[in-house]
Amino acid sequence: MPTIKEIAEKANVSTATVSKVLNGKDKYISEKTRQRILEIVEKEGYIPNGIAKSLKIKKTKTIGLIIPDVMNPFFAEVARGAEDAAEERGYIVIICNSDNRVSKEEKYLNILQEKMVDGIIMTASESLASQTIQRCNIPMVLVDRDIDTDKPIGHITVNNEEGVYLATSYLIKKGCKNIGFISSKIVNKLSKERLEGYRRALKEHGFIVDEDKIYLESFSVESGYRGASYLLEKGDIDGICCGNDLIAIGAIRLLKEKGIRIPDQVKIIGFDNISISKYMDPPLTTIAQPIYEIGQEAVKMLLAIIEKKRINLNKVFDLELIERGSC
Amino acid sequence: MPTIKEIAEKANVSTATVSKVLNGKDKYISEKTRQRILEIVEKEGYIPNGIAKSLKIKKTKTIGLIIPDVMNPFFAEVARGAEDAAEERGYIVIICNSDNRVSKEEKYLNILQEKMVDGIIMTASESLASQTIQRCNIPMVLVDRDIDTDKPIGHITVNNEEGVYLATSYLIKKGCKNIGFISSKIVNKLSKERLEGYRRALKEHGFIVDEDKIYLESFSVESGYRGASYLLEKGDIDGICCGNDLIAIGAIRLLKEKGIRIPDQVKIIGFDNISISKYMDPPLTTIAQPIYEIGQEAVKMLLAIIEKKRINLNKVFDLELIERGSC
DNA sequence: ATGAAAGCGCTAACAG
DNA sequence: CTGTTAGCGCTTTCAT
Repeated sequence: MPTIKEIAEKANVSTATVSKVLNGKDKYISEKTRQRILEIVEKEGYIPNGIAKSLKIKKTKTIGLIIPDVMNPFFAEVARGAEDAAEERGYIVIICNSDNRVSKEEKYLNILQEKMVDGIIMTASESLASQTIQRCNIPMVLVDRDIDTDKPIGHITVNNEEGVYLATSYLIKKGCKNIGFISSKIVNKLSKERLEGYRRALKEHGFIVDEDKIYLESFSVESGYRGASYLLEKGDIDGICCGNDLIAIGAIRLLKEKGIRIPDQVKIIGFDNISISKYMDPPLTTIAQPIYEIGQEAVKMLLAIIEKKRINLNKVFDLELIERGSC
Repeated sequence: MPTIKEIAEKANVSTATVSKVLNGKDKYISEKTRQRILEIVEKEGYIPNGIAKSLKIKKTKTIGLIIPDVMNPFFAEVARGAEDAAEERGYIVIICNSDNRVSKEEKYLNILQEKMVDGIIMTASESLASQTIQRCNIPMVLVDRDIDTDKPIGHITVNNEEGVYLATSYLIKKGCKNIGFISSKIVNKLSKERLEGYRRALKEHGFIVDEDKIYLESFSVESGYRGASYLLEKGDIDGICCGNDLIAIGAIRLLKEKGIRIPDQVKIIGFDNISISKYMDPPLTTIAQPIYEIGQEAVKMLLAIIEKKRINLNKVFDLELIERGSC
């Protein structure tokens, strides 16, 4: 691997000159030497050492993305949106799967700081919040999480309470009288808000909230499956509001195994609108988040913070009810 | 951000000493100074500058992963397997989405070299092969692709021909007489082999291959949908062998929209066994690849190459027929 | 229009 | 047991 020094020698110029033409700061470089340098760079197959450059300029053009799991279609889409936006702007992204575990979040936060990433996008578990985020001096934006801090951290969210309120209300409008709720345990604002949306919808429409019709586990297909099974045992159910699409997929599976027709006997509604949802049978009615855009916006906001632009650090995306076949 | 120099000053030692205790090369350092240094490191919240370290030791503990698209469940799982294996070994991974486009593959290959990654894992489009890979001097392993080269590049594959042969034979065994095939255009060895498996199965079981029953587009849900529509127009069909699960999902959707019962009227089989497959209705019968393991093995093999261990550069994983409800 | 030289923060001989 | 020193490969200021 040739270095800038070798290129400089072969071109009979200084490394400074080579550096200048390589970085387009060549207004004062004669066209002749510019050409000569470029030729040699080409011939030698010279690739600049970005590590050395980063050390010097204190920028790595790299951002870290900490998410629970890329295999979760929601986060895969966030990741894709982020990566596309990053790529457009000359950044690359390091991906870290935390499994929602604080220990892994902290470990990665540390590694990313060592790697001198220019910024971090993360879906942080609430418990991490106050502790570690405080003493992390890298620009950061939180996706899908809302954490109070005095640091200038970006937040990208949706109105979860409103979304589930909408979902539950839709079920009611469709004639459901016994609506169950399957979601995650209350581990953060998001899960709390989604549950509250369900409660409020029921109350506002004159129903009483039956705690037995609430099953809280995690945002996974398996939880949806178990939750539906639980709800069926607890009594009559004609509608299930699911904390996310994965849960809805699991619930649909259980219902089908029990020979229950959807949406005739039980109506189902999800949340997120992950890309696979429309291919379910029946196609999943759901509250859509603009997932890909959220990923994009996360890097846009992050780069704005990095560039010290004065921007609004809170972006709340709109939700939209997508009517399909499951209710 | 304190540097090692500041830590050294506060501890009244040289940077060399600090470096040694920080890197565990402290057998000759007195316990007393070791403790003192550690205390100051802790108190100052010192985080080593990994970029400076990398520049010095010429290792970044970073690997690049170039895949077509993280939103594709297959590659999301490969990515997860790779990330987990990397994390275990102290490496982090940079993720790059190529959309199967040579221009993006080349761009990323270049960026990753500048970033001085220690190795690259990629699902390269065949056309990239000879050109760029040749002049890339970084250890590399190819996943899901098989490219001839004299470079010591790792290859991780499955027997695609055999897999589709198995799938098609299974359809025949289940009584299908008119089996269509939906897959990707022949852009690489993988797509060619999958088509050949279909052809061979038909021939060996005494059927003639009707070119009209072959629809080649891409490995996507949309292709599956269009392919099934095409096949239906072309005449009677009682079985469809799909080049991958995504295609199968699209085909199932079209069939259902047309009111065709699966597997009664048409049987469907996929390839890959992506995690969502078992939640389809009917659950998808498919040829399973050990996707997560493939991702893991990719980094294991890559690290072996990096460490110049003498290993077998070709790993072919076994396929397995998963019988579920779609045929 | 070009170059000399300092230095980014770290590691690793080598010396003592 | 600890320190000195010479870089790693690049950018950038200041001279010329």
